Parts: sequence; structure tokens; C-alpha cells
Amino acid sequence: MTTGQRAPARTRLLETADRVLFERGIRDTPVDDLLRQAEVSAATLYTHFGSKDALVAEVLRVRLSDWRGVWDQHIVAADNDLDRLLSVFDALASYRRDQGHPSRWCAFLAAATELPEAPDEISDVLAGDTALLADRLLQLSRPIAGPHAQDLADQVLLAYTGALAGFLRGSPRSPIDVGRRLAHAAAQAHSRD
Amino acid sequence: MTTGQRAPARTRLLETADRVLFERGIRDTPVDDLLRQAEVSAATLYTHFGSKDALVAEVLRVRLSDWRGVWDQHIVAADNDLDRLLSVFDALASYRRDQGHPSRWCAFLAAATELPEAPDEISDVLAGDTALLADRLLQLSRPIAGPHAQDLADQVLLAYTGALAGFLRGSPRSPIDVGRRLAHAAAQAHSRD
DNA sequence: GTCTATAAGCGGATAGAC
DNA sequence: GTCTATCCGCTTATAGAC
Repeated sequence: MTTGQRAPARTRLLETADRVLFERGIRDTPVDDLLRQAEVSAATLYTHFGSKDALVAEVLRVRLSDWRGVWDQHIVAADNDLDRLLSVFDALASYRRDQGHPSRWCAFLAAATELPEAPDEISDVLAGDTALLADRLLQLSRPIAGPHAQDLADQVLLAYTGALAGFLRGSPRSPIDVGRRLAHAAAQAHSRD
Repeated sequence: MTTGQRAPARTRLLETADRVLFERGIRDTPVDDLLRQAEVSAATLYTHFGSKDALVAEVLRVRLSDWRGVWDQHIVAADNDLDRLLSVFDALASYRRDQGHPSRWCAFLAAATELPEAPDEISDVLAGDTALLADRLLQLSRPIAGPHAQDLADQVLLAYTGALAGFLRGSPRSPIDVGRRLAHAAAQAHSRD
């Protein structure tokens, strides 16, 4: 379905930014490099977004939206309570596989570390991701852990966050698998209550 | 035992850097701010260390050494196999309590994120931390999980890393407690084999 | 001899003007 | 779409104080 038509400048810029920013590092990627790779002029960037920070924020919002969609699908596809809870790990594996350019670890957490004094527009996305995770994991924990659902949800969130940070650390070898097993052990412990 | 004597410039610089770099962010802290806060001249920094990167590297090496010492003490103090394995969490809580200025999350992982193209001198410290964790956790897992020690060690490392990243995410509320319980559940699952 | 104060060079990055 | 003003951060040079 390649039409030969070139995507509009705004789209090219967003896609380039998403591909480069989280591989090379947000701060380490000069705007000029993005412009050159996207074949877009500086004026275009500042008309459409206003600043590098605003571009970063928009890229992050798109990521969050995509991620939510992928997770949605995996929740629907799961056919029992345990698999629904653990589907966050399958969704993560799927999300990383689908984008040809896996980021070094997590775009939201990386932004929080690299841009500690960034405008709220940016930190809000991490907050949104965290809220999404916390809310859903709590719901999905109820059928398994009942009154201890919050406890289980906290543990699964931590295992998920650990899997992401495991990529940054470079250990263990397959962070998503290990995180999933860890969350599984936590769920088992809670279903024996 | 305060003598009124001022610590030497090199020491003041190291202490200031350790306090500020991981609170405000490594890249977001200009050298000038460190100099002003440490009441040290620029010439002193560059004669003692040679560059900002080299100063960062030295601060990280000191941190790794301190952290190893704290963990040592907690391993010795533990009086059974399970507590020895989980002592990494108690050591982390203790380490963070002892430094008056808890960093936002983990200095080594933050450096890896903020300085992706940093000299080996810097990335080596994260590698050293990871090797320390992986080696020790494997040893401490053997008495509990026997042939599955590597599996358990991977999971505890991931829970530990997740606790650190949990501070960055701001959730769950008490990452170290949650991480410890998670590792506990993993150990229990392995001791039932 | 160690440290301070000051200033300036220099590359690089953002942002906006033309 | 190009080009450039402006700023900022790291580093070094100079000269002097304790």
C-alpha cells in the first residue's frame, strides 16, 4: 500500500522523533538531527509544535495512546483472570516487537530522568501511564486476591517497572519473562490466602 | 568533633556533587553551580579531576563502594538463608536513610540514562553494580533454590531494580517494602520445588 | 604550593528572522 | 527552506591571595 506519496511534514517529524529520541537519548539528540532525518525545516517544527519539549510531549502522548491500545487487545484476548492480570507483560513484549526500533527501556521513565525540570506537559504523560497501570492492575487483581488486591497490584506494577528497568541495566537477560514469572509467583501467593 | 576546619576542596567538591547531581539531574546541573555550592574554583576542579565526566565517575565509584559496604553489613547481620537473600532490600533502605539526600532513584541507572554516550569510566560503574548484584544474589539463592538458583536470583534482581525504578515512577508508595515482599514470594515459590 | 577570582574561548543547541 | 542571532555550558588562561 505504498503510494509513493510522502507523508506530511508533521507526521515525518513525529515518526523520526519517536524512532531516534529514545534510542540515542532525548537530551543527546539535537533538533538539527531530527530535522535532517525527517527532511523537515526548522520553521516547520516550530510552527507545528513550538519547541523541542512540546514535540517530545506529543511523541510521548502518542506512545501512551498506542500502548493503551496494545494492552487493551491483550486483555480482551486473555481467557482467565490470571492471564488477564499477566497480560501486561505480553502486551509489553508485543509493543516492543511491533515497533521496529525498541527503545533502550521506557520512554516515559527516560523522559522523567532526562528532563527532571521539564514542563508539566511532559511529566503528565508518565503520571498518565502510572495511573493507567495502577488502575487497571487493581481491577485485574480483585478476582484473584479479593481484599488483598491492592497488595497484589502493587507487586505486579513493581515487577512490570522492574522489567523495563531491566533493559536499561542489561540484566537479567530476558526481563519481560522474568518479570512475568515474578508476577505469577505473587499471584499464586495471593490466591492461597 | 567539629573542628571548624574546612574540608579540603576535593572533598567539598565530591560531597556537593554527590548531593546535587542525582537530585537535580546530572545533565541539568551546570558545573558552575557545583563550583558555587562547593565554594571551589574552576581551576581546582580541573586540576583534581580533569573534566565534569571524570568527577561524575569518581562520585559514582565512591557510591558503589559505600553501597557494597552497607550491603556487607546487612548480609552478616542476617541469621538465616532467606533473610540473607532479602537483605539487599534492607540494605537499600538503610543506604537511602543514611544519606541525608536520597537521590530520586538510582545514581547508576540515572547515569546510564542521562549519559548514553558517556566514557566507559562511567558506564563501568553500572556494570560493576550489576555484576555485584548478580554474583551475590546467585550465591545467596543457592541454599534456597538449589539447581534453580539462577532463576531465583534473576527474579530478585528484577524486584530490586523495580524497587529503584519505583521511586522514579512514584508508585507504588513504598517500593522497597513491595519489592521485598515480591522477592519473598519468589523465594517461597522456589523452596516448594 | 594549594587554592581563589575573573574572564574569555569555543563549540553546540534552541529559536526565530528573513 | 536557509540562515543567523543568541544563549549556555564546559574548559582553560591569567593573575593573585593565604
